[in-house]
Amino acid sequence: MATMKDVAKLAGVSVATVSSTLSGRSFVSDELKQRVEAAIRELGYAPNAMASGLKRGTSSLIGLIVPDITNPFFTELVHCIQRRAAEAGFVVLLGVSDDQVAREAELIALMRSHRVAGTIVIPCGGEQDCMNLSRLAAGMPLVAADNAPPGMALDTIVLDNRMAATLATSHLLSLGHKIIATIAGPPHRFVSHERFVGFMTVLESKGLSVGADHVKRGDFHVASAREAGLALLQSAPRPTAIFVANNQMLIGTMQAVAEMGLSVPHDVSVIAIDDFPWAAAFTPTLTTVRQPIDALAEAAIERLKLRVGGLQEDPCRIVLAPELVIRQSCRAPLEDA
Amino acid sequence: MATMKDVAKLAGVSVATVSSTLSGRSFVSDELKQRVEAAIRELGYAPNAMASGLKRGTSSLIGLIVPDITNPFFTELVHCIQRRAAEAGFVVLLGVSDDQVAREAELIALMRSHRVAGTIVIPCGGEQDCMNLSRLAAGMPLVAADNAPPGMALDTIVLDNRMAATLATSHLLSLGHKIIATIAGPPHRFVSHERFVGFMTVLESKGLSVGADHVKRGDFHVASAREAGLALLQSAPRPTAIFVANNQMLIGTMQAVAEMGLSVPHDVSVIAIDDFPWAAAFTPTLTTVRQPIDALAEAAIERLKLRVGGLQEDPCRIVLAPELVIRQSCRAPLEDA
DNA sequence: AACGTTTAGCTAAACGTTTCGTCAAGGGGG
DNA sequence: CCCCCTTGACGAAACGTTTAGCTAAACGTT
Repeated sequence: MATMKDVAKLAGVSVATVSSTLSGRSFVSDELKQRVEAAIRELGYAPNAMASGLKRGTSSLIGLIVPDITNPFFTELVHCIQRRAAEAGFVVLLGVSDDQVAREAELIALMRSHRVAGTIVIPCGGEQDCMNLSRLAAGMPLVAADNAPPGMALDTIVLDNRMAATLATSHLLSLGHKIIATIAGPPHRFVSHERFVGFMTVLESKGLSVGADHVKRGDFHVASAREAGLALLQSAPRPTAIFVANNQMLIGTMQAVAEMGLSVPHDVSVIAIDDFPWAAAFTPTLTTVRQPIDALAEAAIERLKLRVGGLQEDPCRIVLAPELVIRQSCRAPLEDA
Repeated sequence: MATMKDVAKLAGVSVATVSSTLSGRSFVSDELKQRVEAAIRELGYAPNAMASGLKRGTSSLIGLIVPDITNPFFTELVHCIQRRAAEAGFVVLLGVSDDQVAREAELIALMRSHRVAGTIVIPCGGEQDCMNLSRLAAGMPLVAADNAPPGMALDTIVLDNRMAATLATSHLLSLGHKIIATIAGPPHRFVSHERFVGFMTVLESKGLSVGADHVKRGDFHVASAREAGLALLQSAPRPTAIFVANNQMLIGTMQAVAEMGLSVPHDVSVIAIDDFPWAAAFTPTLTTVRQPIDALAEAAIERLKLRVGGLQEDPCRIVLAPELVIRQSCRAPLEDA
């Protein structure tokens, strides 16, 4: 593959002149500029980003580490981050941690090795694991989004998970539900915990209690929620509404309802956190709490750019407000059958 | 950030020894090996992939260019490719062409600049655009998957689109449908064309014809299919079945059916190419033709590895067989109402 | 004892850029 | 007319690795 030296030789100039022509950092006469450009075209020259990065000590790469790209929430987040990164002139180096803390740590080391300008991570671990992240970053600008507990020595950008749970739960209460169950996420994760606490707090404030039978844990994936849903629907008294901690588990819950020969919202109302593109295409359309994903992406890239620029101030925490999207999957409970 | 030189100094050895220790390419005594490892830990040293890539003339990066990551077919493909790339020791540099040929070309140049070992592209353009790709790659190993017409000077891996359309159409015919409409994809794209031809061929072979009113074009996105679906359902005679060219447009079609106050499969049967994770969660569950996405990913990575390894033989074309997944969205048509 | 061989480690020259300092030529002010 | 400043171009030294080639010590053979 052609190098700058080849271009220089063909154009009859020095490599310094070629470099100046490309970077525009110093003045080159039109005459030479044209000769250089012609040579570049003729040779099909593309500058070597590794050499340039090595010399300049930076790269135009940013790392992006997500637990699982097939979860539509993450898909959308990757989409938004990649778009905004591209607008800012960065290319995204994609890492998938597959929900494994050890893999996440490896990926951070990998990003460091590639001397990315900075990295955005959606942590997959519990609080302790998250607290480790800043140490692993070891100087690389690192911004944590979504599952990031407070107190990390990093810029963090999160949803107001308690408010999201509060919106969902209050909606169910306002429809008249009294027997409400939940399918929560993995207990050690920050987002699960917050959503669960939000849920319980609202109920307690209304003097309602939740039976142990009516609290199930899933792992944020479909299958676990199907099982949890089946168990909930067979418990007595059967809940009239289920608050589900994320979108994937909402699908599992819907499957469970169908398998039991019941229907939403006739027999049971269902609501979840995290909207997704097809929530409006289901029958019934699904009521959810939407996270402002693009705002999350924007804030993450913005903070990262500041840190890449050398900003040294204390870690900041940005908390974004969720929004209730009312569709058809929740309605008033039937009178006691 | 610490360099090899720092490590060498701290360990009291030369940089060559550090390099040997890390790469294992030549013998280092246990004594020194341990001193080096201790120094690495103490300094939090991570090798500079840019420097190493520059010197060795290769990188462990591969480029991946997709039209749109939010389409679940591409999401799954990115997922599988990234997993297999990681297994092979590569990191994925993600580019999104956003269905724009010009952007796709830019991204190929970008990948080239970063001296990726090779690139996998899902072309977003028509036949002419695709034919250009090998020229743009200019020596960089490039493998095209999915929307890749024959005749490209590249390894290509595609679904047997005609067979997919044939499976779907034959299924509708076998259920007794006579008035079948289609929502096809953008005409210039290879996959659209093949799917449309497959559809028409089957019908013609059975002596059936399709009215002009019953052929609509979408752009592979939801909204276009909703409109197309509304138009189809208002045409006379109303089709008893609709063959939809991809999964996103299936969603749009379902919306159209719902808006018309009709129901699937009672009033109209619906089938599409491209399965997706939630096809089984819809009511009714959706009948689709599944592409073997992971096999596509595997073959793409495999070919890419061969080319990266320097394989010079003629371009090869791998065609994968689709599979009909029968669920609930298709059934026999009602007797004439 | 002299000689090759092996071995463990080192020196130094690349890789393809960027950029600092230099230089020659030209122009303007005194 | 001389000097200095500006301008456009260049030479060369980095950046952090890898690796070919070297050195010196240790060893085994005659």
